[in-house]
Amino acid sequence: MSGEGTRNAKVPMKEHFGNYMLPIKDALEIFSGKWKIPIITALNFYEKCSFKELERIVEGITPKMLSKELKFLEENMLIAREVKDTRPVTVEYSITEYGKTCRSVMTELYRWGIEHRKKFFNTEEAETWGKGKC
Amino acid sequence: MSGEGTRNAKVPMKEHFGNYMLPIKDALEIFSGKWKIPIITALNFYEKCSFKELERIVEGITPKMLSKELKFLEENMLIAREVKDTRPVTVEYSITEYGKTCRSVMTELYRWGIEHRKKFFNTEEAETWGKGKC
DNA sequence: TATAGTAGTATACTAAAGTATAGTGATATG
DNA sequence: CATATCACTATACTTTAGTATACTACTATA
Repeated sequence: MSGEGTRNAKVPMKEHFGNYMLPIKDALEIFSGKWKIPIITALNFYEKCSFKELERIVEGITPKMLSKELKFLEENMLIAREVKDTRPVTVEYSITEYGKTCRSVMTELYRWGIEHRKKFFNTEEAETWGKGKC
Repeated sequence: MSGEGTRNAKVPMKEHFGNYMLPIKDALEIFSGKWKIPIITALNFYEKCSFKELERIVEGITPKMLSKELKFLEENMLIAREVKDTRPVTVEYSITEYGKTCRSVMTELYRWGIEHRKKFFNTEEAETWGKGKC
């Protein structure tokens, strides 16, 4: 990255930058919006959850949004949905192996968020949990 | 993370999860939307850019959105704005030291996006640039 | 029989995000 | 003098994201 950042380099930078942005844009499509990352994070944390549990864990989400985002995440193979033969019927949402690959992204966001919090709120409170491992 | 993911642990999980989500939500507030990450990535790549250059580099952005997002990023100290005494006047936007800390996040998104692309489009094309270093 | 819990869906709405298009005021260039 | 570049701003609009509220169908429990 550093040193390549001038516009007079031999190879057109725009091409390099485009190549770099392309997968980032792919990732953003998956993670965009208010709820996808919280849901993925929750399922990475708890491994398995029912619909109602997710409704409680992901604070503030409405059933409509939860339902919609779960469908999206299932289509993208990040989570799995299994209807359990219980009474009343429960549905188990679980993180897939593929979904677990998101952990590296969440961890980076977590680390960055910790530092941001230190910088802007001048507090280390948030550091009490996890220390960015996970 | 693994092994702690049961709801029967001694300490209420919700509290743990909340502590984990808090900085992630902080980070999401900064990175949310269609344009912030592309702009930050561009300035991390080129180090310095004028308004017009950014308009060209960040493909598809309108001057209104660019202006709005640049203001936001400046307020959050990720970028700096300097009016140059040239004719016509140019404005130099540059990444700050703090803005450079975002690179770890972008790099993770890049890596994840590469793998996602492999999985979903079955192509390794995107791997031609950078190999996730940067 | 009333109440509560399961997993959602339906409808209507608001608010935010983003787009499209044009224009400003300064200065320089042909 | 006409045109172009710079850094934006203004206005109006559309689209999407998200909210609020109510409801369905099923089963269990008091």
